[in-house]
Amino acid sequence: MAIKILIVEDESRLRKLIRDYFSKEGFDIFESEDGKDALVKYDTNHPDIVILDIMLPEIDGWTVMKRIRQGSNVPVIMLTARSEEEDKLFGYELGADDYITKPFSPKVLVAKVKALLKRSGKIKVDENKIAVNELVIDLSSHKVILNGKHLELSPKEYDLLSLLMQNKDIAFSRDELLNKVWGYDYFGDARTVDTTIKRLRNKLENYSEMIQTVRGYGYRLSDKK
Amino acid sequence: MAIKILIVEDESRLRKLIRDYFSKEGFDIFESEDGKDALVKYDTNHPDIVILDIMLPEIDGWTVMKRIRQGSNVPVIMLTARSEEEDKLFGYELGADDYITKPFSPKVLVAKVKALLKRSGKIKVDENKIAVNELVIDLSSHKVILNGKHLELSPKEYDLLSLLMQNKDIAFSRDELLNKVWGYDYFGDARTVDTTIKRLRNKLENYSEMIQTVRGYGYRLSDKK
DNA sequence: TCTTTTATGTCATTGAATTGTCACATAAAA
DNA sequence: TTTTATGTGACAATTCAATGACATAAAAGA
Repeated sequence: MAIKILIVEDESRLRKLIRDYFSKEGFDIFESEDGKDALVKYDTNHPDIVILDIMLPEIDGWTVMKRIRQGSNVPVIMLTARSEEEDKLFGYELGADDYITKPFSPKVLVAKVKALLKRSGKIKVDENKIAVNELVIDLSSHKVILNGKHLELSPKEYDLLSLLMQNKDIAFSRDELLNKVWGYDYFGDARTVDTTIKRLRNKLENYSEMIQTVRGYGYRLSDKK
Repeated sequence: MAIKILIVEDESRLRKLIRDYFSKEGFDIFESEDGKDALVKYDTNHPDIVILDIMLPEIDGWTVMKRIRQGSNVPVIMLTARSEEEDKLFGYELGADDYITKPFSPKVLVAKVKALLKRSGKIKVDENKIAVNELVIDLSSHKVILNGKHLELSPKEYDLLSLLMQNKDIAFSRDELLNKVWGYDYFGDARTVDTTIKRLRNKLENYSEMIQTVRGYGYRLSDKK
């Protein structure tokens, strides 16, 4: 049950920073760099929470806010460069749930988002997540998120990745993997592991190097360098 | 599993000293001698902890600290020549996690680093590492680190080095090595050992003397003198 | 049920890394 | 100086992992 977050921010560096933080928390991320696109993404993806910059090209944050509020009560956090009180008041009137003034600490932003989600009952307590770099596995929901995007894994791929992530930096021999993933009574080619690793790496795209080959032995998952 | 540490210090003697101490602890080490390079190294390598001198060429430690803090909460320990209280206060405001005043004992620095890492949950307790000088082998991840840098070993090289490191200062005859590394049923030239030793020594570069020849017998791994 | 899609295992091929052997150089011991 | 042991470079044989193709099995859908 990955939580969907829409990040609306035109400055790409900042957007990327925010994305990185939330991707590590296992959020499913959607991004827009202008207000028009934001509304489209909002309508199509129904995020659980929106982070919205005020200064935007095309349509400004206020207008986006108003439009969103016409049909929904989704929590919205506004980003503003100015810290003037009047802005805040105006925003709250329009229905913003919280505020953060640039420059801000990404940790504070994450905390605010979590607080809002808790208030709206979206966050479950029993989540069981493991993150390695931008790769997050949620053991309770069996979901894997890479860089804010949901990864579609087959059962074997999931089991294998799950084992490796739960044992980051531990090298497993092919036989160990066969035992732990395929089952102790599996009798088959150890090369089967290779094939599943190959398919996993394909899905990990440019994070594929996280699964490292230990020649003459097996595989290991480690941080991307 | 190897913890990444970024050491930012312009005085090369001191940097080397720090490096040696942390390499013995099995850290993965990155070094910078000025603030500009430090920021680049920080962004590319995502260290788990940063040791940061205040007086630096190009960009000073304060500025580096501020930049780092814009996007991350990584633990930072600052090195300062002066011990004035105001410096410390200023540093803490910027988000430094700890302080150490020159001249300092490297042991104290290592202790502080470990404490911070424990606090941030980076250190695991049951790591399976053996260190001899600046050479560290991590048996669970099958990684070998020399002087903070990852060593790329072939399977035979790894097995051989692993045996020698687990039995530091014990001399093995060629036949024993053949048995223990190549397998009890291996029948081949005992000189094969020599070749693998040669390849290992090459990779150990100026630490090659750690593998000592026991004339008329075999080999032994000991401290570099 | 039958069909279609997806997941999985096997296998052959390819290219690269590893390894063992040998010949010769060098060093140590006799 | 001779003998013996070890270091080293080159080469060929071997092993190994990656990959693509295919066949079968399982699941989903009609």
